[in-house]
Amino acid sequence: MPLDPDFSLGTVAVALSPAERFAEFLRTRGKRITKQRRAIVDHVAGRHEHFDAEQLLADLRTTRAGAVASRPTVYRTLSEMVDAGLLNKMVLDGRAVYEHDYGYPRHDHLYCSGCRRLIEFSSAEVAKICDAVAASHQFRARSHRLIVSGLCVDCRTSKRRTRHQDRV
Amino acid sequence: MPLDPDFSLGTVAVALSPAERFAEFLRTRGKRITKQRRAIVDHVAGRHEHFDAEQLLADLRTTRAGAVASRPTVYRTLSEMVDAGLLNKMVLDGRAVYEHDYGYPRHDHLYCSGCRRLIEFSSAEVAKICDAVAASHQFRARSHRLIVSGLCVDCRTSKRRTRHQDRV
DNA sequence: TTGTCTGCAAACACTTTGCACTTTT
DNA sequence: AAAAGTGCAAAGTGTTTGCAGACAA
Repeated sequence: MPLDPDFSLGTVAVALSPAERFAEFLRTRGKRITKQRRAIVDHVAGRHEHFDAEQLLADLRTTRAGAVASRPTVYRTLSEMVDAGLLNKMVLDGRAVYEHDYGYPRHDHLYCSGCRRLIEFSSAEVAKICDAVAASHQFRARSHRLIVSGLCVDCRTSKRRTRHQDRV
Repeated sequence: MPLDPDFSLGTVAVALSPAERFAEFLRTRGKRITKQRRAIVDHVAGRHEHFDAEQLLADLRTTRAGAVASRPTVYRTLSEMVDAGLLNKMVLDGRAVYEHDYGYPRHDHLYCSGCRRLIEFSSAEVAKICDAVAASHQFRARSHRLIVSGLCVDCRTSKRRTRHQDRV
């Protein structure tokens, strides 16, 4: 879910819908708009939770009847969407997890090692610290990733704490 | 290399050498001190850079003549060392990278996507922010990981910037 | 038509595991 | 002697790739 409750398509921040922006991206690269790519962007744009390739593949198979796209196509399209700036990719517990990037405010995450859920939070200070540190090391920072891992309220109260392998 | 220049074995902070601590850990778990485990801890304790399983395996084969330990044993021992609190594990570009944990101050990293080197830095503020955020979400923070990726001085000046796949 | 895309199966990198044999305790 | 550890080969994961046929432009 967007962090900014006022977020909506068509605002100044987001001139194009994700699908439009992806189409634009493909066009400028001489790539084609296929029914698979269209189905994938549309599906992803409609949901706002974090997901991984396998989940997406399964979702496509159930919500849209029949085989919408094969596994390789899903992987290929996901990385195109990352290149297009629509999605953000991060690696948790050995698999890639994606979240919306386009039109969404920058944020970091709390990661529950019990239920493996990601909780978003924003902190302007984090960015400041990163900039300061980078500067003091003559390092050109391009991005940062901050993940605080631990247990969320639910997993703390209920006892169903799965074992927590920190692969973060 | 340790962040604290005054670090040395035998101080209050570090009562046991890594090898001793590992032996202690094994003993209390009914595990055995084999020549493979001894060779691995000794080797790791002697070097202070970040490394991955494959590098360690190769190092063991070259520096100590002959096959000191097989791949499975290296992997098994590394995860025991993590459990023992001697090593810290993080995943970068799809493979696990280890660094010393025992007796070392907490720190975060700058990650150069050019040469894939990790540069350490400490910031008390980061920990504060994590605590504050966790508290405001009723989340029990156990650890955090902050990685600032970008290009280090060397990779910025020399043009040999390898392509930077952000798998962080 | 032309060149890109797809899906399949196979290959991948990294890591883990089953099992017979060896070693520590 | 008993229990745990080792190495080998094989199996796993999640992801990528070569290629022939399918399809968008």
